[in-house]
Amino acid sequence: MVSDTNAPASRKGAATRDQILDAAETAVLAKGFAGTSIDELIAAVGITKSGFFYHFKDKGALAKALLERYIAREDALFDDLFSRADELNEDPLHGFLVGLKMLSELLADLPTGHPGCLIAAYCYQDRLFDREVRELNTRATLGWRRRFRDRLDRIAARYPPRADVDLDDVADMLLVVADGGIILSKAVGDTSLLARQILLYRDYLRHLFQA
Amino acid sequence: MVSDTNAPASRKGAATRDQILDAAETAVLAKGFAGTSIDELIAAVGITKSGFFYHFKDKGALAKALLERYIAREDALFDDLFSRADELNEDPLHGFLVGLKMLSELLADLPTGHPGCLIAAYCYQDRLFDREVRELNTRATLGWRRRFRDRLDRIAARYPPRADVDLDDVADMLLVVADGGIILSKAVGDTSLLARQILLYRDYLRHLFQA
DNA sequence: AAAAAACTGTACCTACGGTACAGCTTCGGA
DNA sequence: TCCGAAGCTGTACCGTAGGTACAGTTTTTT
Repeated sequence: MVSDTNAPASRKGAATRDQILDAAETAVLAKGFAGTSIDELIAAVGITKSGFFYHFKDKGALAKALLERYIAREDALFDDLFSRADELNEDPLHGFLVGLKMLSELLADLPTGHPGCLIAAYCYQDRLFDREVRELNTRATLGWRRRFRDRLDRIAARYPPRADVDLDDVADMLLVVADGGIILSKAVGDTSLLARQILLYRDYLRHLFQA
Repeated sequence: MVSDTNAPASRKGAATRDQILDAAETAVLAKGFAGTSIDELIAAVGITKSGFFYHFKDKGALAKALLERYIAREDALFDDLFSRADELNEDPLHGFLVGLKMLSELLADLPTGHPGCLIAAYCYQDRLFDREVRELNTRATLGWRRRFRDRLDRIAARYPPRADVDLDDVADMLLVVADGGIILSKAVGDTSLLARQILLYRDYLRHLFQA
């Protein structure tokens, strides 16, 4: 039997499972979790309802798997992006600024805009999910705060910032600008808005540490 | 018969209608639109299903009325807040900074945190709504951009900013920080996070125009 | 060839959105 | 004071969706 928390081994069913998750992610970001029917997912993948319940014991297990996969992907993206930026620059401030530039360009290159942040989508529907999923959401967010906070600490050691700003808040602000930028991009139908907002955050960081 | 687009006259039914909208707003922000059942709304208000459909021809009409009311409220809030800030200060930059401080304090005083932004909630479920509702969302957002852009133009006339920042982007950033701040507040369970993010945006504005 | 994995098919249940009306009550205005 | 509109209630019914249960079948892996 396939566990509902971990991906199955390198068997064939993993491909079907991923297809279900792909269809579900797109649908959840467009219609919300409750607005996404199992019937539409199985139609998109080409399996039966029984097939769906073979992979996920209920809709809640799908929600959890979806979020777990999303978090893992974002983590991998951040790992990749900022480690590449670090290689190009040994100065921590310049490294972060380069990483943000790369992030902005990556987002600008998405032709249809960013598909959306599952963390944000789940926050606005959190009463649909159990405690476990909500905690997963919180832990991931706090993990990203720490990730960026660590970089800011390294920067602050070389470029002392003003004392009246909390570096946790500055770290949070990247996530804030990213999530808010996605929403505004969607609201006004401007696919490049998010990338420009990231650059504004980058500009703020420059001011903060180099002024 | 009551129109589904406009509020009824000053009759008694308006109170019931508002109660339905109150219950719906809370529920939609917590569970999403599709996750909110008409049955739970009528149970909360204490009417029957027929009573609900007397006020709204279908669930879509509820969605539209909900958004219209939300937009009107936010507009009124911004009108009130920044006109009061202007009275205290004739300098456009200081007036805006004071308004942002007041906004931050207002948000910090919400004991249970900000209940959520309907614009953001609708963006993440936009395929549930018809063209009309989506356009309403876009128009409101562009209206707020213009509102803040106008203030930034008046500020820029007295305090020339650097040429490489687009003032539409800076205006957008307030909405971005607000919407993103609400999400992060919810994600980490910190009711004061949003207020501090608004202050970071305020800090960025100071840097931008006074550096 | 056997066992485990990956499904299909069928049947059935409840909740929800929605439709269609007929009727009842309350309340403001002529 | 009575009339009509506003503001509901009650009943009955339909289709779709989520979910359960479980037996059977095909496909893969060992």
